[in-house]
Amino acid sequence: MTMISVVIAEDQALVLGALAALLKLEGDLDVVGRAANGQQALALCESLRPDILLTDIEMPLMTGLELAAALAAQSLPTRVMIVTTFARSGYLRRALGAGVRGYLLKDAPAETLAAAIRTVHAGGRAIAPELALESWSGKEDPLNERERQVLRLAGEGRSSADIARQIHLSEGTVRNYLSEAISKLDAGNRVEAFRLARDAGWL
Amino acid sequence: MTMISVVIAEDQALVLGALAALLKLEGDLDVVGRAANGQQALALCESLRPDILLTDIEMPLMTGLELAAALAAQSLPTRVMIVTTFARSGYLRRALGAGVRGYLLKDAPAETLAAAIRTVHAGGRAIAPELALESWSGKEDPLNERERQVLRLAGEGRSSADIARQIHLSEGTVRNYLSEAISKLDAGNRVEAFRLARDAGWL
DNA sequence: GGGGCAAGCTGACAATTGTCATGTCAAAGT
DNA sequence: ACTTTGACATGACAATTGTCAGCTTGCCCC
Repeated sequence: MTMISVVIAEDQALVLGALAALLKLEGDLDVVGRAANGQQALALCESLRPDILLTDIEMPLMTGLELAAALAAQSLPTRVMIVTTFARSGYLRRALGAGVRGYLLKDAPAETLAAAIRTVHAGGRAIAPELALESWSGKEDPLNERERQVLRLAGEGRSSADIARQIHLSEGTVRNYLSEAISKLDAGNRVEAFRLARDAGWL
Repeated sequence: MTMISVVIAEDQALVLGALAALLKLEGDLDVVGRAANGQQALALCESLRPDILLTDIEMPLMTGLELAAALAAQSLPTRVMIVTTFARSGYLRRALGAGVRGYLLKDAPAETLAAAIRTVHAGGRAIAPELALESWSGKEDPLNERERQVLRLAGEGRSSADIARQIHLSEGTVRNYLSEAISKLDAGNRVEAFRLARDAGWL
């Protein structure tokens, strides 16, 4: 019996440990490494060459999506699976774009995890069913980089003047971008626009 | 050797399963029940009378804090421990007020969990060290109920007029509450005020 | 060289937001 | 009875925000 080697990346240590314990119950899975952030995970994958990388998205230093892209760029043999809280179609889209093989939600039943790992190891894909459909129906990200940037800052409570200073644009321009974003997202103000964009996974 | 019986409440099924697996590795812990929300957890504690309830805070139907209060109100023998992502001093304060015996963060190392459970079972307390100090130094919630309510809605992107309609106040009054909240929290605008309040655990 | 085009800026205007001072009213203290 | 207090309201004002049209610049492409 060949073991499937797995590296797990997850910034919440308790969850990381718990996931490892969960996988250890399976006879055919071997947790060979653990990382608390994206950079560690990248290093581990480069040195250990595991069959599977199981990674969260929102982590310090490097997100799971950036990590997936980095691994794809150097064509490592490791297959990447995302395990996240967020059912944001923008995340899934980006993940698929980065060649990810699995995208599971943390509120899937625990048994599905091992099954999904085996599926992916065997060459298949494992996408959370509630997202699989929505994925292509969901809209494309309409924001450009400036709009995204400005919206992120606005969402943190910074004023237009503040934002302008911080990214070296005039205040009017900042207001223009914000206005554009608001209208593209069909929102009523910056706060709503921010929430819509964030919840869609576009930030 | 007496087993310590534990019920776990956590809305993310995968994490729930993983935590159960983690505890199963410990010889002296017995996971006798699992709940996906606060109400289920309450029912389980009433029927199973476990030694320990391990619960998340943010869950559907009933939060972990409400759950703790409900258990305290009927003086069940079960000792409650919170395990959460959020290092919000307001949460900890409320938890302690509800007689909770443990408050751990999900980014604590996995080994601490079992140790903390034993400590609590033996009659002690287990508070995440990064919070233990801050707990009393942290400020008291300065907001009154109206301010909280208005701030929550503002944080969702609703306009003052919108909020006024929704809670049947005049727009001026809404602005007044918002203004009060902003100044109490020493923020520059509603968005910042919202974030500060939320991050302190006051919403 | 000229046309199209995207990134930025500006100025003007209306709407919304934040601040204040002041007023009413009912409940709670004294 | 007489404050005090808290909840809610008003109106006025300044600052910020959202919308729009038009201007400049540099870049690419033919």
